[in-house]
Amino acid sequence: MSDIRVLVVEDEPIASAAHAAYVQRLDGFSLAGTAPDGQSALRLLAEFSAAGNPVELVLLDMNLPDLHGLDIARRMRSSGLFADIIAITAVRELNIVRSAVAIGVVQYLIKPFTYATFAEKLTNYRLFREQLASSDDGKNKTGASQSDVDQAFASLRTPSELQLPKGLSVSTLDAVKDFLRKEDAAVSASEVMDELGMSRVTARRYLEYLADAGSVSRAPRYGAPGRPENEYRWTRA
Amino acid sequence: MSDIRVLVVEDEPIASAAHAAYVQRLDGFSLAGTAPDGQSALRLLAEFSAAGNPVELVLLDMNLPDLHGLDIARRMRSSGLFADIIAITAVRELNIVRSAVAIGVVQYLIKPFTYATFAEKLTNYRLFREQLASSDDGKNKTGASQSDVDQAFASLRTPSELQLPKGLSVSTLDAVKDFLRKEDAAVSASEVMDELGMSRVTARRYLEYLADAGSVSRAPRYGAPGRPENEYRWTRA
DNA sequence: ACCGTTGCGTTCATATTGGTCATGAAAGGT
DNA sequence: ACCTTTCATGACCAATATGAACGCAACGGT
Repeated sequence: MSDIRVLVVEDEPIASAAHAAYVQRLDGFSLAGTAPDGQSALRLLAEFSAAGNPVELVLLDMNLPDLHGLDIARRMRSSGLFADIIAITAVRELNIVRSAVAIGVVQYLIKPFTYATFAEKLTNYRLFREQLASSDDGKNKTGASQSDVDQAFASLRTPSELQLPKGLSVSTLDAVKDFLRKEDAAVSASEVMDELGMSRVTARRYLEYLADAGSVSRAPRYGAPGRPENEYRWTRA
Repeated sequence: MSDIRVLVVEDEPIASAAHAAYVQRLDGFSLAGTAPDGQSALRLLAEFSAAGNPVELVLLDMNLPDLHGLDIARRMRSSGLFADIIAITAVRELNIVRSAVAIGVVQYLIKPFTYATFAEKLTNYRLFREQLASSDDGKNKTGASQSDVDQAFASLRTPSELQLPKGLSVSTLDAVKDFLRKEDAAVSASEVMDELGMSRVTARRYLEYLADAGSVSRAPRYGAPGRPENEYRWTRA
């Protein structure tokens, strides 16, 4: 799959350069350009679109000298530019989140943010696109089902793998992830317990977390007597 | 908090009435009206908006006689109508999901769906609104943080578990439902057993549940020796 | 018409696992 | 050194698919 073309819209030069660098540093994305204000952003978007090389994602700062981010989004939609938008905003103006969602903002970044947070949001977006593409173009001629769409939307949601929930540790999580990646087939909690020497409760907790985060898929294993055993399979590239 | 005003846009009278009934049955929502095509939908939205009583959520069918759902959404945005949209579509046109997201579709429902699915999506939307309102208006003068926004987005996009009778599991039910939707012809319990690898008893239990819930029809299949076999067919619109 | 045959519907006990709680050990801060 | 916080564990109860056993309804040959 080719890279997702990104336009960075940000008036402050230092922040703009930082965002641009972030994009180039991230796999699966390529920088289409940068714009310091709303007018030039709209012009650039229109030019790329006319050249048959449209921008697919806009990192849009809400505070710009000439236009507010919401206005830019509105004008984009009015003129038939349907690039997805990740909004970047300062802490105070949270009351515009709802309007932003209605215009098609897919993610929301609050300044100041770290590279890790940035990478998480963009990666979620990429996973969303990939899941949609695979359930659509794939061999599944019968069409995708509600659960497929739900799962795609779920990967757009943040699996805060940066900030682990209480009770989980990084090293244990890495061990479980490594084991899952190594195994091609689906594994059960008991198998993880045996292989890694941890308790079943612990193994299950980490597997469950990974399932919620979207990194692994979870399905019951039928055929044997007893309560069905969940089996987990690594899905994330 | 007052109810969320909903407009139902759907050309088929039976489906329209069903969706309207669903809305009225659901806590926290009230029906603002119904529209059978795109033109009247846009007119109604404009009228409500002018009367200072705007619609906040639109249940928008994608297949309408005059305009495609995406066009309606686009015109809404162009004319300054920023109601949120839950898209309703048939299985085939999944390729428009991405465009839909860009115009601000917050949820996606695939026909045919059950009331439970419908209620889940709308409830998620309501939770999203409430979380946003509480973290904004609340005492938290320092403003909301990234995690607040993340949490709100999460409740919009996380499939919430709906209540099932004891003895049934969500994933198994999903598997059976997906299989039934994929098969156009009526299927027997034995066929479900073979295809999904579960036992005959289990398959039958889930099929019976779906039949009781009204999602599938049940009829005996004659012609072969032995006790007649029930066959199940997906019917829910 | 009758009756054996056939295969599914139905019920129940059983086998395992999922989930939760409180406990214990280790790590980190004061 | 003491207290607080964090994470893994063991033991418990609840949940859920399975298999076997029995009953039932239509078919088909006599």
